[in-house]
Order: sequence, then structure tokens, then C-alpha cells
Amino acid sequence: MLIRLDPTRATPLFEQLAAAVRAAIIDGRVIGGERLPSARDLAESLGVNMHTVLRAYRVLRDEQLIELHRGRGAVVAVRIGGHAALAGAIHDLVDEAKQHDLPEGALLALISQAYRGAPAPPRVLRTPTTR
Amino acid sequence: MLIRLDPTRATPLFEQLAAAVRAAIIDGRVIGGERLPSARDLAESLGVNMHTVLRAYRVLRDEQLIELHRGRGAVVAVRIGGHAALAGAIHDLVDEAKQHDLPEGALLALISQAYRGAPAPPRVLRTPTTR
DNA sequence: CAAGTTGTTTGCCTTTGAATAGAACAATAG
DNA sequence: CTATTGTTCTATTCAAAGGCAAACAACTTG
Repeated sequence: MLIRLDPTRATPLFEQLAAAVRAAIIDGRVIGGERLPSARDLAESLGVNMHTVLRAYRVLRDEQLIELHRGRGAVVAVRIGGHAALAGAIHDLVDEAKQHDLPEGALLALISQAYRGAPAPPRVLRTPTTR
Repeated sequence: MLIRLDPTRATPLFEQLAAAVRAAIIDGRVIGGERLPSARDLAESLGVNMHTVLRAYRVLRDEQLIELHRGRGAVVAVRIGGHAALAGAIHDLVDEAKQHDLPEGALLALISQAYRGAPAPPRVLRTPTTR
């Protein structure tokens, strides 16, 4: 998994790192159960502080994409999968937004609002015995 | 157009304000050509500084949602319309994300990445020895 | 058990950003 | 001309965020 951080960008290092790993997980480039490099190792190889890496890991843990354990390291959660539809939906939406010349910030703001304002759990019409 | 700002929220005031007006425009609650209150007036009625309002207006101007002219004030752009599809796409995506228990931050990060220029759906290829 | 590995916690410091304020200015409307 | 309204400039205050460092606690391994 190739990761390249740009300190000159406005987005924080830990966020760039989290985004890179997150994308890899969502896309399936890293499989569930796979172990990520230790924070210290990754930090050294990236030329950043260990805490910066750890913070990125913590972000992903809060998103339940990975698990963290002392002495064991960071492991990709196994429950991940089937995000293909989501990836597709994202792509479509971005296309639509670009067609309307809607800047990135505006799109993000709208989504953020929709996320908050949206009603209760959209009753799934799927099999009720999921999971 | 009712606007309510919450100073305790983490999101900046100018951003809250921009989001409120933006949503109103996208939803069609304010029509193209309609004039928004002057920065000074709106600032006073909201209990914030004029510069804060102007900053929000500037954000919307950069998104080409409104036009700003000295002596004339802020006017909603006329080229607005047909955002219904976009609003729908946003709603769908948010639903999908929530079904996957994907937190807001993660969704925003993914979209931000996709917007910049997402590398095409990378064929899953299982690196045998990812270091 | 002992030693090494790895995430966790706490604290500190620097920088950035938001919000405010005041003032002078320039284009527009009436 | 006069009033309105956005623009620009400078400045200050305050809180949050980012990044870093050292000591610590849980886990793994031999």
C-alpha cells in the first residue's frame, strides 16, 4: 500500500493518512484481518511522528474500520465488505456535482447537512435476519 | 428564510450561515434574482459581526450561488436550477452510507478524495507481502 | 518470568483560524 | 449629491488543532 503525504497541503497529516488507509480498506486493497504496520514503523518510514500515525489509526478505529490492541498492532476489521455500491454511489454523486459546477466545499457541506438532518434509520427493505 | 446560528457548535458561524443560505438556494426556497438582506442588516439581526456575514456571502459567491455588488447587495444567481437530481443523489448516498454504519467524517473524506480525482476502481489484487 | 513490542495517556508548545472591531474606500441606487 | 452596500485594511483576542516528547500499560513471544 503506497502512501504519500504532503505536508504543504492544508489537510492535516493524520487526516491524509487516515484517508489513504480508509480508501484502501473500502476499495478492498487490504483485506479484513490483515495487519497494518506498527505506528512506530509507519511513522519512521513516512517521516512523521508516531502520534500522527496513531491518531490516524484512532480515527479509523472510531469508524470501526480497524481494531487496535496494545502489543498486537492495528488490524483491519473483518466485517468490512460490500462497500462497492457505496463507492459507486459516491462516484456518481461527484460526477453530478461537477456537472453543476458545484465546488467541493459546497458538496461536502450539503452532504454534512443531509447526514445530520436525515430522519431515523431508513427502514431497510432487506431480509430482516441480516447478520 | 429562518436562520438560526449556534455559537456552541464546532462549525464556524460563517460556515453555518453559508450552509443555511446554500440549502435554501439548492432547495429552491429562495428564487434566482431574489435579493438577500444586506450584510449589515443580517449581522445585526443575527447578533454577529458584519464581517462574519460577508464571509459567508463570499463563500457562496465563490460557489457562484450568489452575486455580490457594491450598493446592490447580494442577489441569488439566476443560473440556479435543476439541482433536484443532485439533491436526490445526495439523499441516496447518505442513506447508503448510514446503512453501512459509515460515520459522517469518513463519508466526507471519501467524497473529498473522489472529487480530487479518484484513481479508477483499483482492481483488488492482494499484495502478497505488503512489507 | 523476562524482554520486547505496541498502543495509550498525559502534558506541552506552536501555529492556525475564527470572530470581532474600527475605519476608510468605491461602486451603485435613488 | 446622498445614502446604501460591499470591499479592503489593520489589529486584537481567544480557542482549537496539530505535532511532538516521555513515561506508561497491555499484550506477545521466547
